[in-house]
Amino acid sequence: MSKGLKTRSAILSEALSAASVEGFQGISIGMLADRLKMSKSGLFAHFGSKEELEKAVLEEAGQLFVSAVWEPARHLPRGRPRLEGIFRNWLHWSLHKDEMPGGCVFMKLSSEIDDRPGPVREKLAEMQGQWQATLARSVQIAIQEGHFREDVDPRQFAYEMQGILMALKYYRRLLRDETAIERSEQAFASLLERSAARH
Amino acid sequence: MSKGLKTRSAILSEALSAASVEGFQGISIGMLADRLKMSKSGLFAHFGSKEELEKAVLEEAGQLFVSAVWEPARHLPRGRPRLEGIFRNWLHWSLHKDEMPGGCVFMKLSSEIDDRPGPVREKLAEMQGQWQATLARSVQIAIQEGHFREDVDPRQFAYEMQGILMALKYYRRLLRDETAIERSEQAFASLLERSAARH
DNA sequence: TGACTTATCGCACGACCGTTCGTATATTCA
DNA sequence: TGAATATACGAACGGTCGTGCGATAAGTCA
Repeated sequence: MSKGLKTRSAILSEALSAASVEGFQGISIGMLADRLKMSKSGLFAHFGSKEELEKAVLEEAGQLFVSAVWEPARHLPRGRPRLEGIFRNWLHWSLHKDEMPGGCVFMKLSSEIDDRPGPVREKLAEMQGQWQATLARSVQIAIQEGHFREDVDPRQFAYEMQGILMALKYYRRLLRDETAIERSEQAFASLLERSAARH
Repeated sequence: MSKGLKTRSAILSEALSAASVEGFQGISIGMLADRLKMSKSGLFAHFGSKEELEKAVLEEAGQLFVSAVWEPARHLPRGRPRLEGIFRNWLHWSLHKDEMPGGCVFMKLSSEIDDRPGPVREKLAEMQGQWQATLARSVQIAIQEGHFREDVDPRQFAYEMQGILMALKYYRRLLRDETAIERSEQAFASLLERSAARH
């Protein structure tokens, strides 16, 4: 790995960490340069524009998310066990990532740039849309496997799952309510139960 | 109403509208002054600092929220009808407020400043905490009235309700998915149903 | 109307923003 | 090792930020 790539990677990691706390509006080239003890222009040269930096941060975060949440779950048994794994990993991702001291960076950014036109917004929207589709697909499989009832709506399931995780960030980060973790587990358990096939 | 108060009110209304789209980080004194065709310093004099402006915006938004969501519902029959009214009003607030073209300003700000220490954060957290408490109290009443089962957890209900509304903003604003409205109604209906007392 | 208060303005400050450019220093590879 | 390339730097640019201040205009009321 060349020197340039190593630096680039360090920048992205620092930027991701900062963005999870302050969002894209809250990070600046100068501040990142300070933290990494390098010059603004030196750092800037790696991306050519702040927008490109933001896109690179999204890419980085996406890879981390896939390898932390999706990859470990996709090899679990099809259907309900896999869905439970996804939830477990997603919860863990929201809580314990040292790379993101401010919590899930996607939730921060989703809210921040949902009304900011441009390629960064489009990229984020596409990534998030794909994740919702992935969730729905996993639910569909659970139906096929006979774990869930036939009349369960996979996209509705994904919608409610997203809501449970978003409320987690809201309760923990804003309200500083740590019982939110159990609440989210409780909510997901109830979502599973009411989707389950009757025996 | 004196001239000063009229101007102040116009500023707050413009600031609220802008904050719902761009957040507090995205609005500036200069930009507000431009939109209102007044000078930076003239506008600034009404608040003395940007932080005070932000607090005033929160206050303004809180009053709007109470009169649009809570007030019309508190006079409905106790229990389930009142809760349904709250949900309806809250949904309507999220969708149709001309004052907030970017959607619910509290959700924007909750995510933006949840990790930004200071009095603005504390004020928002307190307001939001009170709203969750109000929701839980309404659920408690529904239990007392015999509409909901005794073992329903009011705070858990409020948690899941918050998640449903947060997912609404995420689906509509970021993913541009208008079916989110029906999804949120469906999710709330399901929340009601599984809380309902059995006959 | 005139005196007084309130509201608004123009101008300036220092700090920081993203970005450009020419130069110097490291790294890489023949 | 030496030449070529990749990386990092310092200085500067035009802008915008929040904020302070003294002067001026508008509003209010005896």
